[in-house]
Amino acid sequence: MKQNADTKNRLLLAAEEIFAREGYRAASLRAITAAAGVNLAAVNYHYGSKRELLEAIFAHRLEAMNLARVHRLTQIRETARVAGRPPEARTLIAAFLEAALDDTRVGPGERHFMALVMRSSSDTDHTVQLAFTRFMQPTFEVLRSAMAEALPDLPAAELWWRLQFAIGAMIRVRHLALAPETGGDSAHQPSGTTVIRLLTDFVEAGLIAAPAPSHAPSQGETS
Amino acid sequence: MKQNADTKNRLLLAAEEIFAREGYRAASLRAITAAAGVNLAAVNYHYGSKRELLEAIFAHRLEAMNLARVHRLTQIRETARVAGRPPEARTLIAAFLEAALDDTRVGPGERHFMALVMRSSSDTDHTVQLAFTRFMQPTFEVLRSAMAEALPDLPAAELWWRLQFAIGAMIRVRHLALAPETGGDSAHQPSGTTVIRLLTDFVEAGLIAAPAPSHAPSQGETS
DNA sequence: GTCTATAGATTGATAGAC
DNA sequence: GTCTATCAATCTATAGAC
Repeated sequence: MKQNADTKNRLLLAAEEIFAREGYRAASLRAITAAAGVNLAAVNYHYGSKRELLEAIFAHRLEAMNLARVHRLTQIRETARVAGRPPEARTLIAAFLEAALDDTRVGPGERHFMALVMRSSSDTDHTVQLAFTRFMQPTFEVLRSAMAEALPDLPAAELWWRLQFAIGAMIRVRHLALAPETGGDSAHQPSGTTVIRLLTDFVEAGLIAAPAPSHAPSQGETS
Repeated sequence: MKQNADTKNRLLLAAEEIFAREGYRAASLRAITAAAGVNLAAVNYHYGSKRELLEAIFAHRLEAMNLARVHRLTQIRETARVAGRPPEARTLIAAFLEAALDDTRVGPGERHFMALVMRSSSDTDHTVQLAFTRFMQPTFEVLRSAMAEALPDLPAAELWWRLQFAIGAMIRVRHLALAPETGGDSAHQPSGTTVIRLLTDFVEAGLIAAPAPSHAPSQGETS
């Protein structure tokens, strides 16, 4: 009975590491239970199935991390509101990117989870996509609405896409960190915080760029 | 000797569509052969293995598409060189993004292949990563060196990362197109060419942003 | 709660008839 | 070259002893 929590938790930690490294589909329950040092049958006993194990991982980390991120964004918003000015786009995007990419801010367990979140964001497996969307969407919505305050002149559809571009760039950073050989050249490895700064510069410039209408529109396909 | 080419080619076309949609690992040879309308054993007869089938797909499309992209980038470079000015960053990135995202520019067969390339770029399977890197790296290198001419003041490491950010944003567009439910909201679906324009605006702004070291004012690199 | 053993399904790959 | 039939490996999940 006491061993319950221990085994159940070791399983959770091992699973988020292996899911993150190999992907949901490629990760076998045998590899997970072996890494956790528990019996193969323990997964189904404690969680019911492989899918429910994945969902339990998301549910476990969701509250602490997501609420922290939302809290920080809300805080930035409030500070700006009492100062009578809109929040700054750079401050918002920096907070978001650091929360997602800066491993020094989170514990070692959460590090594996962040890698899992990034990997899941581009996973084509339906099970992963559903779990991920349920997890990420509320946070994205908070970022989107705060950024809409910071950039009031940007049309909503354009803001939505630019944030997706930013998320894509963020995911790419995680992907390169997990699979350096994909980048082709391993010479470009500055510290993590340096990359975050480079990414923040890049994304900020893209977000605050003048809305598209400035140059000749090819077609009137607007929304 | 006669049915050979037909079966072998139908297999190739069906495989790149299913690999693109379900991922290399999740795609079974049974699903591929069924879609191609050929026998299960045909894969191993014509290609030897599932891995070699994937590699054959890359090798098949590589030449035509990659050379076309390289040719276009080289053309832009040459035009700028004879005019005695550096190529424009926007022209280069627009050519690269359009070649990767504009389905109207390629045949229906190549459309599936482009989706496969995008999907493979973030696949964690080692087999996929190796095949993809071998395919993409030469093209990336041409883009990188051309962009280095367009942005001579940008440090090499910073340019490398900014191009990776751009590629991440590009991949995200493909991913959202393949799995709209991940975006959460399906209301943001302008035409493909409009998204390409939005992405080009975003990436251009990020690429030409002032280098990070100091919060330096604008750099006068164009014209 | 943890273990062994195995069911039941699916996979990539192959042998051999035609 | 194409087919049927099947092997051997792998997987998730479960039953039952302890």
